[in-house]
Amino acid sequence: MPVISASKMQDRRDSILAAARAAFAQAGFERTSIADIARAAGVSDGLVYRYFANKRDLLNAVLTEFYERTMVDLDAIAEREAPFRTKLHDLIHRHIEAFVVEADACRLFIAEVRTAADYQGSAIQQLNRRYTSILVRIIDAGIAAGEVRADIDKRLIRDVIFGAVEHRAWAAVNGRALDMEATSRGLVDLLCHGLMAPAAGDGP
Amino acid sequence: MPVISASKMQDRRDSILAAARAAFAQAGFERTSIADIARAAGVSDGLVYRYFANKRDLLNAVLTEFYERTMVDLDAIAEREAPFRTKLHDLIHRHIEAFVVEADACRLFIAEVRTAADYQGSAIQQLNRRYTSILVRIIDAGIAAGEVRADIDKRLIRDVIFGAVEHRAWAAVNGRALDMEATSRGLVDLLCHGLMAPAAGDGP
DNA sequence: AGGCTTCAGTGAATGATATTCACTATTGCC
DNA sequence: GGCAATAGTGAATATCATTCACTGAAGCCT
Repeated sequence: MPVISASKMQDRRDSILAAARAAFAQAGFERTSIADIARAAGVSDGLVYRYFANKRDLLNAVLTEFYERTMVDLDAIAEREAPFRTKLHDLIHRHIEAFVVEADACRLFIAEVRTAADYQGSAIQQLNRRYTSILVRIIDAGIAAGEVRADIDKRLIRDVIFGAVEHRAWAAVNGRALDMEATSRGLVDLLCHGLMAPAAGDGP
Repeated sequence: MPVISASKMQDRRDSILAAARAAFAQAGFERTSIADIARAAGVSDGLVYRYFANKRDLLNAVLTEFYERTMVDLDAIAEREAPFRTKLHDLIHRHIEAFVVEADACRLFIAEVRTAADYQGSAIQQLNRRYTSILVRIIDAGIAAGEVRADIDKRLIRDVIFGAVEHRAWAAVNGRALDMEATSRGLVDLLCHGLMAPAAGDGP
């Protein structure tokens, strides 16, 4: 026999979550206190703990929302019928876009969540796995179509792409400009053709 | 007129630093208290603040030591007379080795320092710049020798290599096995030749 | 209607712990 | 032997995350 309806409880949860998202984005995780979040949501400190296990769980909830939103787009890119190179480009481009458009969420994930002691095996790590596995699907399709060398290490490609974008996009997260199109094109070109000068006699 | 000699002060500083390094490595930054470090070094809490401005400054000092130690090797690799591909491989290999051998320092840098609000423009960032610029020297030499395409984006290469190794080596930092040689070879090969299947008619 | 049970909601108390600061001890110099 | 100067101390302070004993409103039963 709940004292208030399920939808009222959902509203409460949503308003606490929204307050947390705004506060974390504005001041970062460490420098946001539960008291700040509770005040912004118009509730008492204690109530936050009825809806979320602890401060970190609140952060996880903020990021879960972000992941699920972004993955919809990546899935659409992977499922489309298109050449490998196009799909690779579009996935990279959309991934970079996430860093630019949702810089706060990306910063929180990189700085606070991924390095946490309990990240390994967590629900957020599962989401991250699903996110990065979309790229592996694209590579598999490329190999199946004969566009991609069959002997490449798919996990290495994955680490190269996500690692490179993360390094490059950290500038954007910190407020500097980033040319999304130049970066995604450059990365696709480098990956596809490598950086060696053509030996004499190569090419048409 | 110092009360104790400069070398005694250096010893004090060293013993606090050593205690901090051990404690941070064992328990991480957050879960190490100044009281822990002071106890391990055999001094009072307050004395730590005479030698280091604050807890974060202590962490920076631990990592500065690490950087200066590791950069000696990378510099030696870059200065050697050798083909581009050899130098690239050796730099990557030594960089991965740092993640394996000094996993604690790498974890601290990635989790606590690089994402800190005051990292941009800090002395540690200067060190990181010097570290990554060693790779750029190698690329420049490769271009000068005609081994590397002159039209590549050097900063992109840098982000690809350090980003990829970081992603890949995070497993090692968290205690899982990592084949250093396979990883460095695989990355060099991918970078040099790309991942596209040779079109019909390519090759000898 | 009136009493009863169950939770949502509260906010003061608790426990850690970084940092400060008023004080003490020691050293080298005159 | 006395006196600067400063190394060294550790209790006090401030700031949170988290807990928990309590309050009050909503539905249920008689």
